[in-house]
Amino acid sequence: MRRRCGRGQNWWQPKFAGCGYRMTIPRRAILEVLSATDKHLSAEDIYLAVQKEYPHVGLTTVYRTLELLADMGAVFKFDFGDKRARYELAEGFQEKKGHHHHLVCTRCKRVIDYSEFIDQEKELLEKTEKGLMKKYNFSIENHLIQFYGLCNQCRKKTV
Amino acid sequence: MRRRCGRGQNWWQPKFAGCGYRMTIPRRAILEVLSATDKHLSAEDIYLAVQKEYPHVGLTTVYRTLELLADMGAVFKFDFGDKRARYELAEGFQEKKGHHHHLVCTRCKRVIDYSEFIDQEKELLEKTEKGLMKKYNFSIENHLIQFYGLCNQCRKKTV
DNA sequence: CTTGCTGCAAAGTGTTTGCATACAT
DNA sequence: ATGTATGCAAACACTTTGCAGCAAG
Repeated sequence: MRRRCGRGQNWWQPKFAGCGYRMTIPRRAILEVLSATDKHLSAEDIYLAVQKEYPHVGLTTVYRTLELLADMGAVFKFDFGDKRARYELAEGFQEKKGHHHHLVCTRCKRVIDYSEFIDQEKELLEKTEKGLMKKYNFSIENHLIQFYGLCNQCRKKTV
Repeated sequence: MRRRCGRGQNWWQPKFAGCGYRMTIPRRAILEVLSATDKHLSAEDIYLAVQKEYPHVGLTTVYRTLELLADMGAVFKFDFGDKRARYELAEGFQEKKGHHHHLVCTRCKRVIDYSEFIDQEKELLEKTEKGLMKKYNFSIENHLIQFYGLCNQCRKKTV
């Protein structure tokens, strides 16, 4: 018998089992935090959020779980230049956000998600990826696109 | 009288002076190392290279100089996922490499520079940047594009 | 001379690891 | 029952900071 998987509430139970991993309370809690937010949380952010419900869960576990999820391809890990990694659920593992890229303010480190212009980008990216894979025999699995500059607020302060 | 600036041997002397900074032996040494390589050096790589010529130069100075150069826009700082920042001279401050992006192997962390397909990318990027600046009132100064996957060697080992 | 720059040592900080215990399957 | 997952504390590794002396302009 096959269990429901993919979209819907809990893709994670079967996904974990399928990989030989166990579904535990800390892991479920971390996934719930990630699912509930539309922000780019750091490990500590997640730790603090989880603590509210499950005070016994340690920061170490958060790091280990995030690494696991990243390996599974369920979360993306980002570096926005504020010295701590930031995480978000991958598309397909959450409903909140679709495919998007980031606008990073180099001054205040604020991050804006945008998904405009993504369609044209997508087309070009696919072409580029195909070309690169062929030329370098590189199997491309993912890409990162970020723009850097000054956000609205920081621009005003500059004047 | 205006001094030569930009291309040529030493853009840095006048550039530094113009910013109120001083041109010192450690700084010159660091710039020479960066100019001479086509790799993505870490602070320690640079430190070790500088040490060969100037054994008294400290790692701290390397970090401070790199930060200064990054602020000036003369070097770019990258994160390829191996826990240390990597640096390269910006276009316009070196001749070796033109505009390029990176292919990052998620297993061995090898980085390939590519500059194919850049032209079409450029066109799209400009359009995107313009749109984003307008919509978010964000002044875009730079962008980062990286592809992630497995390099030639690591693919073979996977089999 | 003035003020920025440097080296050293020490501190800082996000992240990782060792190990005994707890728990999912 | 078996082997994975956890929490705590300690270790790590890269990077930053304090400070007294040095040197570029």
